[in-house]
Amino acid sequence: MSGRLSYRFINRRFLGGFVLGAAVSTSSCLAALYLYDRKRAEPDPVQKSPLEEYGFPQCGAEVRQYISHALSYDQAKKIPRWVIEHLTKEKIVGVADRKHCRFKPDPNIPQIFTATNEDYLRSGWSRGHMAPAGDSKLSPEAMAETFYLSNIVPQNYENNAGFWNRFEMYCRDLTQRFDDVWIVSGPLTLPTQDENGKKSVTYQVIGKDDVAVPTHLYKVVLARKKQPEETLAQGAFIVPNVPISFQHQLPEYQVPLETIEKWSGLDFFPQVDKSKEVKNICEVDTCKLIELEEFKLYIAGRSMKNARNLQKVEKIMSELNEANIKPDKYLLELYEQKKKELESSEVGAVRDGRRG
DNA sequence: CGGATATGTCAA
DNA sequence: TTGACATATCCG
Repeated sequence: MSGRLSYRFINRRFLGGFVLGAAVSTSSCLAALYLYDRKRAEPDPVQKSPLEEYGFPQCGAEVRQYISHALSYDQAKKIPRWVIEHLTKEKIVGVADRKHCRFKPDPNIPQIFTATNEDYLRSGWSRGHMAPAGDSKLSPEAMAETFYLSNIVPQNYENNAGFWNRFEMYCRDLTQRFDDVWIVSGPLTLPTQDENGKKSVTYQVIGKDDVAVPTHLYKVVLARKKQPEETLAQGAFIVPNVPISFQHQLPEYQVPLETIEKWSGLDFFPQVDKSKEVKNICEVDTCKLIELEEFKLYIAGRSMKNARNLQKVEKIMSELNEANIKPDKYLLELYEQKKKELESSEVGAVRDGRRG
């Protein structure tokens, strides 16, 4: 790469009016510079964003800049090649709500190359985020962008809501113990072996756009903390795109980073100083995913917050009881609070004749 | 948290 | 009449 170009310049002066995630290929950078009579690329006066501190995955393809994540898109497969995000504990709290978000084709990608919602409708596959919506609570705009289909792959329902969800929760939790966390996520289509020992790559495609269904998903995690001593830890994981029960834990899916580099053709975090020691994240940290009981308590808590009538509230509690799960203090507090809230509002509703 | 789906509203 | 968008309800 011959001198870094100013993303900020391009976004504001040339592509301004687009969402911040405007396509920034080398050629469009040069075109912009020409239009504004700047013959040479100037060194970027803006400090490197945390997102690119250790470099984007290198694959020679287009790089797109987002508010909170960047991605490379596989036009033939209609899914991302990789998505990179930078997390801190400040970024995962906020008011952005996925209830206000909708999946939609990425307006920055030409129509013939993009997937559509119809491709996924009744396909048997869910729309699985690579950069999770839950990682963008701070910015409603950023969260909305995670719902662009350029950030989505066809994913098994149970995998998405279960193991992958737990994996994402663990990644967010890493920000409690590390100052910075970088995560690259993406799909893989791996070969399988037939009875004669012959290997082939086959994968389903869905919808009129033939959106590729990955056989596996990967995450490469890089975490850094400064105290008590400067530590850089890394983990690479390949997860099959099938249901995975709560009995399974993250280390079962850990692989050498080279394995994902081989299958994906990518060089991850190219600017990490390899002369310094990079530790195995499962040795420095727990790599422990949430258990079934804790998970169900969490889900119950979310349902409790959204409950709209007393019947629903009681149903949540009785279902936990049937599952032999004892409500924790947090849920009990929510329960009492919600009951009071609903009782008063239902009394008010009857008084005002809003209910039968 | 992660999803799907059914139905209603409103404007072109 | 259709499509874009919001709301309500469901499940893991």
